[in-house]
Formats: sequence, structure tokens, C-alpha cells
Amino acid sequence: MHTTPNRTQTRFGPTLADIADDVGLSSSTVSRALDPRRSLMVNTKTRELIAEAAERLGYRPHLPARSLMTGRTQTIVVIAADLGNPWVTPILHGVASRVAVDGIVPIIAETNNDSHVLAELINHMLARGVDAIIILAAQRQDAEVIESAGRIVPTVVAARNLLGVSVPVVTHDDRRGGEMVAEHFADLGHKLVVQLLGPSDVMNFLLRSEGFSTVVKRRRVRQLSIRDEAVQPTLEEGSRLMTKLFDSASELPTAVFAHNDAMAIGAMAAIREHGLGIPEDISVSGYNDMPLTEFLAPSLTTVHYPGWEVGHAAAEVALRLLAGEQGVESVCLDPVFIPRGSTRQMGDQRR
Amino acid sequence: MHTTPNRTQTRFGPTLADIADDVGLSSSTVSRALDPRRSLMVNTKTRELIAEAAERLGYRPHLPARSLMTGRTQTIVVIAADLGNPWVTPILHGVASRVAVDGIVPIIAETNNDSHVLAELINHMLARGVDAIIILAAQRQDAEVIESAGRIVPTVVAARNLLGVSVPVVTHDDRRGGEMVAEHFADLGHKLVVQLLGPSDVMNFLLRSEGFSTVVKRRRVRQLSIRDEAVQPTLEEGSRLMTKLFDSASELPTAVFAHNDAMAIGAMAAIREHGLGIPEDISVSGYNDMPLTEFLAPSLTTVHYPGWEVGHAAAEVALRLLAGEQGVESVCLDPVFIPRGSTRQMGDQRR
DNA sequence: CTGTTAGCGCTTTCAC
DNA sequence: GTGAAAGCGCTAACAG
Repeated sequence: MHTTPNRTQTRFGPTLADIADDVGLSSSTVSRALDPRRSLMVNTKTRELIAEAAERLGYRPHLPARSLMTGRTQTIVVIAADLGNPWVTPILHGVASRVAVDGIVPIIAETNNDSHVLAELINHMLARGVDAIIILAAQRQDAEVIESAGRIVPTVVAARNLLGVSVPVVTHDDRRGGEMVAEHFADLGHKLVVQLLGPSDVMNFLLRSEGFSTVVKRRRVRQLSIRDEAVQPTLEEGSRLMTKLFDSASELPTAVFAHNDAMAIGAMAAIREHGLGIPEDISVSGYNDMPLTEFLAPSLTTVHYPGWEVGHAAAEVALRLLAGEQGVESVCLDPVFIPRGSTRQMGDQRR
Repeated sequence: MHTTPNRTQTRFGPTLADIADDVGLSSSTVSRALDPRRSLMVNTKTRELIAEAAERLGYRPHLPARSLMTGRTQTIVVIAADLGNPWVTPILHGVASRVAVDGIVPIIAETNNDSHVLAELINHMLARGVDAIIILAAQRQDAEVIESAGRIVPTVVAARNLLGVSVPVVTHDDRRGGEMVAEHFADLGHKLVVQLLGPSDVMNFLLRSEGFSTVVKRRRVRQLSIRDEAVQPTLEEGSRLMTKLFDSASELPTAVFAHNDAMAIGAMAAIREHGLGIPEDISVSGYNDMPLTEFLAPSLTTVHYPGWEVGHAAAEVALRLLAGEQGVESVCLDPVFIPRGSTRQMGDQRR
């Protein structure tokens, strides 16, 4: 005897065919009725009937199957270097806020600044068929991998700048940010300054450094060199570099530009440990304007990094590429300098 | 005329069939050769031939198609409440380190503490066919949604505790942590203390509060009440609650237990603004031991939250469920109390 | 408006 | 060892 096969026992729960059986229609009609873009092609009563059955059976579309036909997964991946860095969160939120409008879900992955991990991750995401890739974790040595990803799927480099790739880059003007810090130091009358360098395989730090040095030279301010750079742009490394300066320098600077806020906080700890006051003895500027900086004692002078805007713009660019638009341009946003309590006029002795 | 169809122009790049055509074998054999688990079923020379062709053509498996047959996506999703909270990063790393061993890629999503978003996200992830779900964003009102997710796919609640669900919960002993802070305050001779409460729909804060209050009562220490709680456990809210205390209390406490480090930092800022010193006038303890706390001035007394271990254990539990193991148990890890500079003995006047 | 048919790329029987 | 055929759940082309 040949009974109706029990389709409710499939691997993924009820399918379109189950609904079709239930209401006595074909699975194509059910497919149409359930797709908002095509549901007007089907009779209103039929549509309601189907919607009811879908609801009742607890139907849930099987996205992998759908993507097999459509070639789209409605997914965009954001690859960050280090999710522990508070700097990335606003960027992620900016991305999410833009793509949500198009019903796309951003998924997030992390490289820990390891280029191999980045390459593997990109490969995996291509295999998953993500619709676009936004890379926040670009390092100098990643250009090739990123370039070739860009040939397969819409790819955009954001937040961390990268030269020599043909994919669009969404970033902000790190060079200008570095200049702003140097101008601030010069305006305050500092005559001997130093930079705590971030890792040089990240373009942003290189640009900050260049901008800073250019203005310092123009304004005839002397610059010390530590002859070392942070392995990672962390608090610990900021502290290490500052300590190294104390141990090696014959003269002490009166102002320190740390390439990000975490390093600045580490440097401040080292300065205090050395028995000096901030900003009485040494002024300190960070970079990024991360959440805490305003609440530190003293509050940290820094450059505001427009993370949300960068994320939003990166998503916009990715969606344009995805829509097949030609000639999509790179974007560069402006930094804003935020003077606070950790820097002061030379010769000002107030506590 | 009937020419060979040009298969290299398919939607997703070269397929198994393309490789099969290239080497003159069937796609079944190619499939077997490329799957490490079945590759020994195929002749060594054939296998090498196929591997070479795959490499040369730039073959990449199409995961959605594969998952259609296997029912597995090799994907596990971690749903966090707020990626800006540094507390989550170690948890994510713990998860990643465990699942990587099994070739599974964790993807990350965020709810912003919105229960609707959580429900939608879970739904979406089920539709994607993820193999397991780890939820770090559980709130009291989410129990039902989580429970029903658990019936469909291996699901584990981690980090934030949740009562009344049958899915395993991986957490740490928040009650004990709260007790530790209270014992510390009592040991230092404090007689009047206060808590800055985190949002009560998150179990962890409730438990911290209960543990703290129990010990405070037992040790005959008086406890003030602000009659308010943080909307979100943020720096701003910590500052707001502390300010509210200053505005309303007739007596000031000598020790403050903020339910997490961010709130503690906000509270410290408010205390300073009120012209009081930490710890001379008021001792402050946070909770979590987030990265910066050690470097604050004064360094923050806190309770260490074993995030990495929680993440690792949660992943372990998820993988066991995925493997079909029965009777998988919940896990509860121990807190470690970290006394630092923001708390001191009553009557100790040293700066 | 609805049904039929075909097929996305892959794995999996079941033959040989 | 290898191949042929079927089918996972879905959408798209084409009839009617």
C-alpha cells in the first residue's frame, strides 16, 4: 500500500511542500504568497489561507536552500581585528544601522590581527556566499588577499586605510588628525615632544605619525624618538614605550602623542609611576575619543574618530557595489580635535 | 548543434561538476576525493589528480548547497547584548578557541538589550540553519523564546543567568561575588554602604545584589537605598545614580558597590565632582575586572569575571548538545575578588 | 492567478 | 573504486 509520505518529519521542519499539501495548492504558489516581493501575484484569499497555514505549521524559510537559487544570502560580513577594542563598536553599529534597512543581517568575525586568520576568514565567507565583505582589519600585507576577494564579491576596506587596492576604502583623515595634535602642542608652547607609535603595518598609525611630524617640523618643535613601536596598540604597549623613554632619554618631553587612547592611558600610568603629573609635568594626547576618555582623571585630550559614520558609509558603499553600481568612490571623513584636561599651556602651574 | 555547456560561467565559480569534466570523472568521485572524511575511499592517484584540478580551477565548496544535504552549517552563533561592553570580548574568545578545534566558525550578533531583536535574531539564525546558539544576552522576559529555540537547535544560555529554562546555563556565581564585596567592606570597618543597582531584568545584577545584602545584614552593616536602578549598566548610569544619592541622601555612605566596572567609573567621576576623594572619603568596588580597571587612578577594586572560561565552557556544552549527548549539565564558575586602590580601611587617612 | 517542470551545487544511496 | 540517479528546499521559467 502506498500512503502519503509523512513530510512533517523532514530535517528542517515544515517546508513549502508541507504547506502546499496542507492547503491543497502547489509549492510555487506557496512560495510566491510568502515572498513579499511577489505576494501580489496571488489571490488575496489564497494568500491569507497560505499565511494562516504557514503560521499554524510554524513554517520557517530555509535560507541556504533559497540562496542556492537566488545567489544571495542577505548576509554581509564585517571582519574586525579585535572586538575588545572599543573603537570598533560604533563602526559595527553604523554598518548594522545601514544594512538593516535592506533586510540584511551583518555577521561579525575577528582576526586578532593575524593575516592568516583574515585570509581563512575571507575564504570561508566566500564559501558561505556572503553578499559583501567589509574589512576593518586590513594590514599592509593583506592587500593581495583583499584585492582578490574584491574580484569575487563586493568588498570594501574600512576604518583602517590601505594603499594599492582597487576596492573602495572608507576611512577618515588620519594625517589631518595627527596634524591637529601637533598644532595643539605647538600652540600650547611645547618645545620638545614625542610620539608613541602604533604598529606600522596599520596605515592609520603611519599617517597619524606623518601628519604629526610634518607640523612639528614646520612649527620648529623638537621631536624625540623612542626607536620602537607598539606591537599592538594596547594599554600595555603604551606603558612599555613610555617606560622605555624614561629609561633611555637624556631629556624628557613635555608633551606625548600616543597613537590611540588605550596607549595614552598606559602612558599616563607609566608617567605617574615615574612620579610625574599630568598635565603639570607632561601633557598627553590620545586618539579616537573612546567612551571612557572623558571620565578619566584628568580627562583625555584626543581626536574624535567618527566610527558610526565610517561604518554607515562603508555599508552604503558595499550596498552600492552589490547593486552593481559602477564607479563607486572611496570616502574620507574628517577628524575632530577634542581638547580636554590632559594637555595644558607650558608654564601653567595650576593643579 | 549541441556544444558542451560552458560550466565555468556558473553563479558561484567552479563546481564539482566542472572539476569532474576537467579530469574526466564523475562528480561523486570528486566529492569524495575532496572530503577529508571520505577521501580514503578513492584511489590515491585519482585523488591527487582531483586535488590538482581543484587547486588549478580555484574551486571553493559551496557551503549552503552542502548544508542542504548534510543538515549542518558548521556555524555557531553567539548573541551578545552589547559588543561595546569589554566584558563580552573574553567570552567570545573563549567560544572561538573551543569551536575552532572542530572546524566551526562562530558568528556574532548583537541585540542592544532589545528582546524583540533577540527574538528576530534567533528566528533568523534558525532559518540560516546554524548548528547551535549561545546566548549571552538573556533577560528575564526572554525565557520563552529561548526555551523554544532550545527545542529546535542546541542552545545554551551563558554569562547572563536565566531561571526557569531547560537549556543548559553556563555562568559564574554572581551571588558569591556580591558576598565577597560585602565581606570586604565589612572587614574594612565600613558601617554605612550603598549599592548602585544594575538593571533588574538581568539576573546577574539581581544575584549580586542579593549576595551583597545578605552579608551586609549578617555583618550588621547599614545599607542605604537609592530606590532606583540603572537602565543600562553604563558609565553614565553609574554617574547618574551616584549623583542622585548625593542629592537625596541625608547621610553619605563610606563605601559604594557598583554592579559593574563601568558604573563604578561613572560613580567615581560623580564622587570627585562632588568634591570627595576616593578612597579617602568613599571606597568604591566595581565588578567584572575589565581591562582598564587596573590602570585607573586609583586602581579599581573589583571581582574578576572569568569571561574566557565561561565562553569556553559554553562552547563545550553547545558542542556536546550538538553531538547528541544526553543529560548535559549547567556550569557555574567561581568569582575571584581583586582588592585594589579604590577601597580602604575606615579611619585610614593616608592619601 | 496557479501549476508544472527544471535545476541551483552538493552528498548519498545503490549499482557495478 | 567509481558512476548514475535521486533529492535536500527553494525559486524561476513557462504554460495554461
